[in-house]
Amino acid sequence: MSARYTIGALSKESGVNPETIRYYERIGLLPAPPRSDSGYRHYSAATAQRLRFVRRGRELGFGIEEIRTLLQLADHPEAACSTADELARQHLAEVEAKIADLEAMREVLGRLVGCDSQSAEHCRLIEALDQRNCCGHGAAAPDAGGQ
Amino acid sequence: MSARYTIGALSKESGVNPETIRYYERIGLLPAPPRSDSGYRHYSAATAQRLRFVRRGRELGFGIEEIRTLLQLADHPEAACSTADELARQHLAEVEAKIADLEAMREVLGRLVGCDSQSAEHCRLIEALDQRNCCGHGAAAPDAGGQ
DNA sequence: CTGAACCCTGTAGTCACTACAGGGTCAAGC
DNA sequence: GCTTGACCCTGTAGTGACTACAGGGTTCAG
Repeated sequence: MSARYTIGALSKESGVNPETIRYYERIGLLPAPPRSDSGYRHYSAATAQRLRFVRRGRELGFGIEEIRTLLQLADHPEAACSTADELARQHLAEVEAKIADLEAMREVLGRLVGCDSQSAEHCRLIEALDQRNCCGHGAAAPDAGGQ
Repeated sequence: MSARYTIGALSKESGVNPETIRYYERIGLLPAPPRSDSGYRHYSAATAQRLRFVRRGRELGFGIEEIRTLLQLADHPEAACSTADELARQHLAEVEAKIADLEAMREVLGRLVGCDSQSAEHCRLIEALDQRNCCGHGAAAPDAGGQ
C-alpha cells in the first residue's frame, strides 16, 4: 500500500529540489529513508507528508529551526499548543516589522524614482546617497544634464 | 585639513563595523587606504564620504553590486543618469514584490494566530501545515528571510 | 548494448557580513 | 621602564538555506 518514491518522484510531487531534500535529511529535518541495494533512497508516504509540512512552513517564512520545533510539536499532539502559537505570533511580529522596513524603503525609492531625469535635475538617487549636493552645490557640472 | 581616521574612528563616525569596512576594502568597494609604519589604515575624509554613500545604499536595500554601479555613476557625474534611475526603478519593483509576499504571509499568519489554543483542539498552525489544503495557496518566495 | 536520465557522495559557492584565533601596536598611568 | 588595556593586523571559518558542480554508479528504453 504505502507508495514509495524515488527522490526524483518525491521532488516532483512536493515541488522541492532533490538537492534540497538531501539537504533536509543531512540536517535532520527529514528521517534518513531506507535504501535500495544500489543505495537509492526510497521514501514512504509519511515522509512525503513531512516534506510537504516543511515546504509549507518555509513558504510562510519560518526558519529551519522553527520548523524543526513545529515538527516536534506535530509529532506530539498531546503537547501544549502554546509553543506553536507563540512561534507563530513571534513570526508574525517579524513579518510585520519587515513589511514596515520595506515600506519605508519603498517610499524613499518612490520619491527618488519619481524624478523625471530627462529634465535638468540631475539624478536624485545619486544625490540622495551622496549627501553633498552634486547639483544644488553649484560649481560641479552645471551642464551635467546632457541627460 | 583632511581629517584622518583610524578604522575605529571611521567605524564610530559611520556606524559601520570595522570588520565590515575591511570587508568592503577586500571586495573593492572602498579603496585601500594608506597605512602607517605599523600597518594601521588611515582614512581620508573622501573615503569616509564614500563609506557613508555605501551605508545609505545598503539601508535602502541595494545589493553590493548595485552599489558598486552607483558608485561608478557617482564618480562620473557626466554619465547618463538613466542607469541609476533604471536601477532604482528595478529595485523599487523588487521591494514591492517582497512587500506583497510578506503581506500574504501576514494574512495567513494572522488567521492562524487568532486561534485560541487554550482548548484541547490541536492548534491551527500545526493543522494548517499538516494538511494538504491549508491556507492561502501558492503564497510566497521561500527566501523570505531577505537578510 | 548504448545512451539518456536518473541516482550517489562530497565539496564548494552564494550574500553580506560576523566571529574568532593569534598575533602586533599604542598611549596612559605607575 | 613596565604593565595594562584598548586598539589594530591577517586570515580563516561560520551564518541560512540552499544551489551547483565534479566525478562517479544505476536503471531502463530502444
